Amino acid sequence: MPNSENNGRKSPRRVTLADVAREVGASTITVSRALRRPEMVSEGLRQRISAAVADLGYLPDPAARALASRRSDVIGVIIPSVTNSVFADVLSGLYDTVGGTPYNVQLGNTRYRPEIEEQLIRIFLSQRPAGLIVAGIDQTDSSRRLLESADCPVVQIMELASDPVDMLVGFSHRAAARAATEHLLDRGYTAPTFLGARMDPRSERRLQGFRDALDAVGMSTEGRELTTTEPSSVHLGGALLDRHRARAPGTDAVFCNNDDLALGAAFAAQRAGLKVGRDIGICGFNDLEVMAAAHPSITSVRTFRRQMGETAALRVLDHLGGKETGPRVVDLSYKLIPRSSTDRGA
Amino acid sequence: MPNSENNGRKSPRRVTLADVAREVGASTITVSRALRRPEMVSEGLRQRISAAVADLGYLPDPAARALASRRSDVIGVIIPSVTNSVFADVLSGLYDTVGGTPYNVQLGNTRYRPEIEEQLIRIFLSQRPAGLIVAGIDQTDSSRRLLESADCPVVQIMELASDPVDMLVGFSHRAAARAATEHLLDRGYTAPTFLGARMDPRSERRLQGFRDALDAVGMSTEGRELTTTEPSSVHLGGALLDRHRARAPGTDAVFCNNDDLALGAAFAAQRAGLKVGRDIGICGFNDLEVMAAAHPSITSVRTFRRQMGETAALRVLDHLGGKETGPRVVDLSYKLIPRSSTDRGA
DNA sequence: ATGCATATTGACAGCGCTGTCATACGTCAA
DNA sequence: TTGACGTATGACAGCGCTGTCAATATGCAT
Repeated sequence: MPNSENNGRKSPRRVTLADVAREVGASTITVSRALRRPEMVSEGLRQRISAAVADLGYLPDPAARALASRRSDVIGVIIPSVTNSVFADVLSGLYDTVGGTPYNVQLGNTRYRPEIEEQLIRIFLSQRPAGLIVAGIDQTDSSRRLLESADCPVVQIMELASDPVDMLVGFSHRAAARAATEHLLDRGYTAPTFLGARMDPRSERRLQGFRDALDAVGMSTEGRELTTTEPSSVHLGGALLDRHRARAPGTDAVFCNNDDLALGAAFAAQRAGLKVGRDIGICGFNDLEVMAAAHPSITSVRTFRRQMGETAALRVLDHLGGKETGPRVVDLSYKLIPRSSTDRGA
Repeated sequence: MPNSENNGRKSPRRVTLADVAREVGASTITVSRALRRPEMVSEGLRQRISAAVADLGYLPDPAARALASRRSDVIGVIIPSVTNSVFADVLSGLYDTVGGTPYNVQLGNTRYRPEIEEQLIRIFLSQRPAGLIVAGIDQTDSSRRLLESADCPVVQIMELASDPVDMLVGFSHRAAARAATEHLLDRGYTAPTFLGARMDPRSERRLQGFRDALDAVGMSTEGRELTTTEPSSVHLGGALLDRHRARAPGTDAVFCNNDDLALGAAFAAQRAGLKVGRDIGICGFNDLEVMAAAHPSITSVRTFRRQMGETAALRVLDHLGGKETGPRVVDLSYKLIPRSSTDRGA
């Protein structure tokens, strides 16, 4: 550790509530109140306490606080991946909203494994969290029971459902995917295929939306789905497109599980000498920033990921603040953004 | 909260060490030891304790533990951005390495603001963290003093320096950028420009490396740098290239601050009818996955971000485990990956 | 048998804070 | 004047765990 050279010198004793209390000639409990419920302490005392706090550099010990109050300042967040930029955006919204409050975000990473999710829920609950935010609605039965018995606000995010554990902020992946597929059909593509990787529950619902759209026009989905459990990547998008075109040369459009795949498909199409848009329609999902900047620009379904994080955090904070106003379920919807990659005339 | 319907029923009392102790007929301290230092407890007792723990579903209370031991299980991580995929990769390595240990990662997001970084350091220190990992070496003076006085292992990451606070895991941005620029010159480009956005301290060092390379061959950097403080994006990469080409039509290569800019530059070049590689050389930085998959593929400098997170976490864990073996400074280096975007003959 | 090191267990206090209940002191209507 | 009431403050215990020191048992050389 940094100061291991001066081992003899012990680290300075921490400044406690008692020190502040002594400084202003009040009791510790009064100082504690001045910090947490200022309105309960008289004007003059409160000011002297603030001064002493600043002066001594007092910082509350979260562990002691948690132990005494049986409530920690931790808002636990459980997501399946830290690298996936979709979750990165959600996190960004979360951190921005929780930053500046007395609460702290603590992240749990399930790596798409339900048993790890369950373990993380247990661990978080053992910390008596202020709130819990979990991605998805496909928890195991016992995870769900744990969440239901939690005595803190719980927000599920990313998806829509009629039976949330507590609160829910998300959108319908199925409807979004259906809209994207209908867009391909509207634009005159006659043989669309679903390209998917990783295939978590959300991806499965998108696939379902794709099927919905084909069903609605009486089109068979036979041979129009190519999915893999491999993690998604740009490279994989290209590989899937190549593989599918080899088997089904008639394919004139692909709806991709996510934008990485779509981008990869676009590169692969260009590499194969196809003109994206005219020869093959490509639609992604999420509308990452790169989709608009790409050449040609790539159609995608915009999702409001950052706002999802913000809203989820706000729902928790509102609950903690006693304002239980908002709705239990928030549908953030989605928005199709048509671009050159699905423009046959382009 | 989930169970607010059954308000009358109080949440089940938590299982404590005392419960386990009672169950096996031992004292709490012995149970505590069986959990933390199993070798100090006799075989038989230890097994009965494990059984009781599993049976009762005992989980230690981290707050009580932290309060009593004056040491929390938190490894604090301070980074400037959650969305930047560079840090996402580092984080992924961190989480993977810390997951499975009794420690917890807690993330602080400075949003590139030194005063927030300082505040975060203070807050983390007030938690008596098990360890601290901070991005960069450009802390304010008082931040640095705080870190130096911390009585936990501290690892600075992302960069190299001769005077780390404690430990350091990173690589030389300057050397990496110089190598990239030299590659452009080697490949026969005669008028390279540095394109940069955000320009944090690391980017400044990359710019310095660019200058080093030009200096070494007696080339002026005059008019060969276009930077902005705007946050980086793919779109911005294209905009910067367009802007620069309008002013300096002779430019035949760009070294971009990061891969997003490089990708955007590539798109913009194609849009302008240039053949990437032949008409304009493009080199990025970090070697994100998309660079290899792009069409044409884009040259970049590979950095070992995930490994940086893993190594930093390992250094902290080793320290905590008492093994103070490894070196204080780890240079993960970098690797230039030449691709089509800097191939004039392609 | 004696003394001493080692292994195993426990008693006790206290980490720094907050929940709860008690106290002191006005204020004001009756 | 009295007492009910609201406001401001404090005393006290205890949250669930661990550091420290003490106690006891065991083994072994003397």
